[in-house]
Amino acid sequence: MLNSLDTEGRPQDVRVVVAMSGGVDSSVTAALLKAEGYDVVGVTLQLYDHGAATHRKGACCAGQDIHDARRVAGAIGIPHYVLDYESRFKEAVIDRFAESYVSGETPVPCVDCNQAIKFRDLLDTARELGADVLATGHYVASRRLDSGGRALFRARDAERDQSYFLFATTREQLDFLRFPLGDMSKPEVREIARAHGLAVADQHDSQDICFVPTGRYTDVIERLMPSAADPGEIVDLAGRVLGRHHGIIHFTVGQRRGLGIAAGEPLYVVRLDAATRRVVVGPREALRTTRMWLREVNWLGDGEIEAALAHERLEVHVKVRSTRPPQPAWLGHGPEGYVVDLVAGEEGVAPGQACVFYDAPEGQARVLGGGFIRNAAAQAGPHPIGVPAGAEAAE
RNA sequence: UGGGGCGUAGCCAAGUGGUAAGGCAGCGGAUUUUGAUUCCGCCAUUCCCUGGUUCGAAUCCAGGCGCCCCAG
Repeated sequence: MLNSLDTEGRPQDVRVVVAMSGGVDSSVTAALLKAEGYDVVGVTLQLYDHGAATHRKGACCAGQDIHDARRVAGAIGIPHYVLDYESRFKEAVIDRFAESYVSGETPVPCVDCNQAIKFRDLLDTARELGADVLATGHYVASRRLDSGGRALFRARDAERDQSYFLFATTREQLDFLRFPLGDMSKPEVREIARAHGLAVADQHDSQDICFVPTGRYTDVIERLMPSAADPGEIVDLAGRVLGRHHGIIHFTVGQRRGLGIAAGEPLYVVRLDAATRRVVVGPREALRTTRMWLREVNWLGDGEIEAALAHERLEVHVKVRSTRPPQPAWLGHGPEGYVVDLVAGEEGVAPGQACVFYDAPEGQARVLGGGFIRNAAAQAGPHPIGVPAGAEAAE
């Protein structure tokens, strides 16, 4: 008989490390598991330190938040450790973030943080602490499969679903991870926080990039890499120079504001060319993207991805950003790697962002995996359904 | 210094006697555990200047100033 965490044994015999950020969600996660009788240990990572800036709303994992986590741990009666991960966080998340922008891409630091910090170093630390599982407050669900492994699913609360940021989670990590909030709504979580008398019950939700103290991510990049502010030209689709800019790091595909060019119609960033430092702009129609080439693809569906794509393209639903419902698409493998063709197209698809696969357009769809967008392009004309992606000419 | 045209917000632009549309850009906010998008709000007491006519002028008149085009 398995317990609520799908492990063997009575709760009191199961050690659970909870990653506590100091926010409502992870606090409730710890409180719930403790209330169930598990042997809960709270761990908070100090990821950076911006002094006074850590008081801003939306920050996590530094300064005040660490105190909040410690206070919650004390209130619910669990041991609590604070680990200094600043240098690892800087290398694995912040530096990569800056390098990505400088190379003309648009990074998703939250994915890096989960993969390089929380589900790697923290997970190892949890094992060293003798934990049977590592629990986090992410809004995502994981369920045990008959085969013995675990599968990842979208959160029940679609508005809160954080599966987009977790697509790179490996099967091995998944076996050790638990997400108790995956089937709860935010109001329910806050209610539980209040019921447990947690001081963080009404704390503001975190948002924006946690390690950006000023609210302007470009400040962080320019401090790390001064050359990032090198100016360049803003050109239209035909190559005509419309204006100048103060560094391509200020732009991302799909961006409208900040161009400073008064054309009759709104202009959007269509693509970035890091080599020439050119920002190419065009009308909104030019943003429509139907084909994406991926890299670092992680497969979480049944079996091996190669087997799934051996004979034909796979019908999937994909998200190219966290806040949109999965869109119908075809996943295939061509000569240049994995390719995704969007049936209806999406706008503002930027290299560096994640493309996450799901098995359904709505509900608690299973996360089949995903990859980082290497390149994206509009494709002329409709493509025949059912033809392996690799059979078509790429670009 | 002949002829014609024009001068309204940072840019484009409506308005031709009744009390300054709209778009773009910009700024602020909402939304958002990535970047964006989107949405909402703000943005000319004043129409190149100076006089005049009129109850009332961006609109009519006169004189300046500044641009542009054609012709020399």
